[in-house]
Amino acid sequence: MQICANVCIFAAEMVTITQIAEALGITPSTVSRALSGSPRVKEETRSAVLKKAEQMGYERNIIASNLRKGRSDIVGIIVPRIHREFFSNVIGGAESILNEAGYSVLICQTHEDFDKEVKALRTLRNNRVAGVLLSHAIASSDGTHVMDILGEELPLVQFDRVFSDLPGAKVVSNNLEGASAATAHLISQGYRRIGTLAGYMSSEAYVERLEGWKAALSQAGMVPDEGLVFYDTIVRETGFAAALKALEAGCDALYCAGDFCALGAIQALSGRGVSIPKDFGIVGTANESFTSLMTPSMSSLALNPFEIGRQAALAFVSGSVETTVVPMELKIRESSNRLSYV
Amino acid sequence: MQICANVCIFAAEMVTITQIAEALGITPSTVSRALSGSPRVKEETRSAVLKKAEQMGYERNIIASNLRKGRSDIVGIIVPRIHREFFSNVIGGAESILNEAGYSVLICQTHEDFDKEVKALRTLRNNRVAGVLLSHAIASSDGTHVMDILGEELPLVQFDRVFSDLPGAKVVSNNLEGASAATAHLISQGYRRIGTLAGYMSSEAYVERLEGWKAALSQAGMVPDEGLVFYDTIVRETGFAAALKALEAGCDALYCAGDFCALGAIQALSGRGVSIPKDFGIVGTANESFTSLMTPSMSSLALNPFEIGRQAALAFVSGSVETTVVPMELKIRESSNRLSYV
DNA sequence: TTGTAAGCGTTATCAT
DNA sequence: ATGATAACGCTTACAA
Repeated sequence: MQICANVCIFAAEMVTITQIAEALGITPSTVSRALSGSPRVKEETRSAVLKKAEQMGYERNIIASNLRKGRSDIVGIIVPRIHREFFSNVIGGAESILNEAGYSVLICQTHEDFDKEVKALRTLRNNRVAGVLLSHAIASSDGTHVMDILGEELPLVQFDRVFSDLPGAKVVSNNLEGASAATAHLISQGYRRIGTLAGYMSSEAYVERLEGWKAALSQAGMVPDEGLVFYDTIVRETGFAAALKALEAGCDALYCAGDFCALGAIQALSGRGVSIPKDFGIVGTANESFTSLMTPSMSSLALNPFEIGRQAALAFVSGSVETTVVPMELKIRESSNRLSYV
Repeated sequence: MQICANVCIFAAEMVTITQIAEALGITPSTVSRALSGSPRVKEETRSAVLKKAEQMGYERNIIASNLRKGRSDIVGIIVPRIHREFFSNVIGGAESILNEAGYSVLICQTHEDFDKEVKALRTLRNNRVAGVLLSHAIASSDGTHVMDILGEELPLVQFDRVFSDLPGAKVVSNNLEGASAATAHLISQGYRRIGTLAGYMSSEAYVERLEGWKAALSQAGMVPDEGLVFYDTIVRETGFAAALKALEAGCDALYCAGDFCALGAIQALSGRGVSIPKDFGIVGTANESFTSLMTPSMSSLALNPFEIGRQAALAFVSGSVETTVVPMELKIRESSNRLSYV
């Protein structure tokens, strides 16, 4: 009884522009124009409409508006996993721009799975989103499915993991320069046989990091040894295994394309009694927050996820189709800082 | 030229049920019924429609469907910050249920800000979402704004940080029992003056954790000393400062209502040369991933965010208005493990 | 079982 | 500057 009464009182049906029009003795079209800021409305009328709308608690029915306009004010973001710090920060950066610009954000996770990525793309297109920001799943090896589903008319911005043959804006990190700087740092610390945990070559970012490793070695007059390149997923377990192999191969340092595999490497080496950084240097990639909290603290090539997200959103909002490069920054900590080691 | 051609080929206008109807020489209503699984369609007709739809690449215009039905298939999730592991895992758990049930997920962050929470609620209501899963911002001290905006008709499920006076389903952790277990553990390790970094009392979860701390002490015949309760935000900096005060007050252990303030405490104490866990015990809350990676590794009262998300989504899907309690689990690591300390 | 027709709330295109 | 009207694509009484 009580509850029913409350429902009746509070569950007010949404106010429509037609109701406002009736209340004011004008037509819905004029109300619509007034509310959407059209210049073809008398200032007097506009203020009357705005006042009435406010008073009646009007709020635009976005669904109806979207149907009429053929698109929504929602931007879809597709990421492998939102609980990875990198991606949740990208999302935060994108949101900071998109919300400001009047868009809402629909987030889809692929869990690195190709089918889930396809499903996410479909969902977004079916929701007639205004645009899609995408960082593809590892399992996606090219972008044909993206084109097939989105077509050319739906704005696409790729970030971090991009397919360069897809049209549209891209936001990437300067992986080559970053990895090169990280490797050069290891060289400058006196390490002499520097390997790399390279990651999956299905993603251009990892290919570039490997290139950076090669470039730094070559520049220092060293010959990149293919036997010191460990291709594998970049999780803790594979890092652990690869580090032991690297040790046997005579490595005294590793540039790792991810932080978690670098963590595994440190754990494997410490377990073998190898002293870090005295006997072995490690640099990871991504600057996950644990890198500064562990012992020894881990040097890491930091990405700038918030900025990547911002740039991706800005590219969408501005309609740009350029490629933006966001710089990486090498954070030198204990795991590679041999010269300051006491 | 090439590009233009591609646009013309690929940017196919979306297929509508009307087009399918025309192609089949029947009416849109029949097509609609066939596609939505109505029993009032001849099996023969249905299969013809499905085949044609498939062949023409039809996909339902969700916006039009939603307008007609007065609601969308989107569920909104409002969290303080998605890059907190806890919340991103809650979202993951909720998504696992919601996607299965045919819903998409619209995520809003409040950044702990009241105005942003209000805005998020408005956005969701204006998008006519099917329901809202909410964990309120610290800055929200009661739920009146939630009721004002959502009304009674829009399903609301609260999780983690809940206002118990709001109607609808709630999913919470057993904070009292958990904090009590954590404190009892410290007692069992032989610590004798156990304080607490209690967090903000504007959130029921923190009030309950404080109650748990008190309960464990009382049960052990100790008198909870209000002077050993440190009320403050639960970030690293405040934990750092509070730990020093606790030390001066003669504490030899702290139960911390968050992991980051516990981290600050450990750093402050280590900096003062206090040995952990020999001279001082620390237990945090949330089991953030860094807790197991740092040195000393940190004991933490683990929440179960994925399960919390699942339960919240299940409550929405099933229309339940019950309160679900998800158990916490104490993870004992070095920072409080004095008896195994060598 | 299928067709007819109205309408969800908004916006765009006319005309006035 | 405003009004009339149609349309966006779908769903659903109601009619046949």
